[in-house]
Amino acid sequence: MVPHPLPEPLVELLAQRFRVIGEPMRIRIVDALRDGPLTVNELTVRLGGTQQNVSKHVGVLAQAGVVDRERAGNHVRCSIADASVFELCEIVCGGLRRQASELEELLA
Amino acid sequence: MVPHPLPEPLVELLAQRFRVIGEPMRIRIVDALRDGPLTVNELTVRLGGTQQNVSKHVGVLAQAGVVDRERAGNHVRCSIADASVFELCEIVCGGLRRQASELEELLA
DNA sequence: TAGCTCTACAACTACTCGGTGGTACAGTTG
DNA sequence: CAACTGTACCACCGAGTAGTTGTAGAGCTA
Repeated sequence: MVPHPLPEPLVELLAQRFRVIGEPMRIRIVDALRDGPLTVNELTVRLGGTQQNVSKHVGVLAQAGVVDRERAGNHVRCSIADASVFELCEIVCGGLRRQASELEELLA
Repeated sequence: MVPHPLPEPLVELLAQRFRVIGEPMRIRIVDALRDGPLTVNELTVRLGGTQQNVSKHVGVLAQAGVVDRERAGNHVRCSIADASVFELCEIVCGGLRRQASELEELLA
């Protein structure tokens, strides 16, 4: 599927993408949008933190194509644009589970 | 599979994991190890850069459980410990492809 | 033993980036 | 029109970290 060895520009793109979802606040935003669109204000209230900070992170996620921003009157509705983020989290969690069980087995 | 909403500690773990593979040099290391173990020196020659820097990044990857380090005489053999990294790259590349095709369609 | 190679650690510099405060702009309400 | 709300942009500060230099230690070889 993916070329090997990876060409340098693709390496940069991959790294950038992983960096985007490598921030706790952004993971929380994506997780909050999992069961439906929310406005920036609703995200701010739900996740805590300042409106500026939430808006900034939503901007980063939008530029990366992870979320979608759409003006609705005075609000901005944020929604998931690329649901593969959840797959990524699933896979990483799987790896974490494997490590945990290996550690547990080692201590048994 | 994954709890929702994500508990805060898990969010931190996920973010940390994504950060680890969010560096171009570390992606190159993992990619180089794709078709077999290599020593730190071989990685240094193949990827360019200083031995110290490669060793440092290998250390980060090893601590995260992504690669394995094993002394073999005077060398250290590095190998992939968690092959799910490649899955992650595949998924991200899939997302990139989708975006590219959408952009192409938009311009058609 | 002496000398060489391979690896890892520590300290330093420079850069990136998350969080905050201030503010501008658009839309709504009175 | 004026006042308020929701959002985004800008500048700044501080923390984290990538890359470099220097060096120590371990293993091989003569």
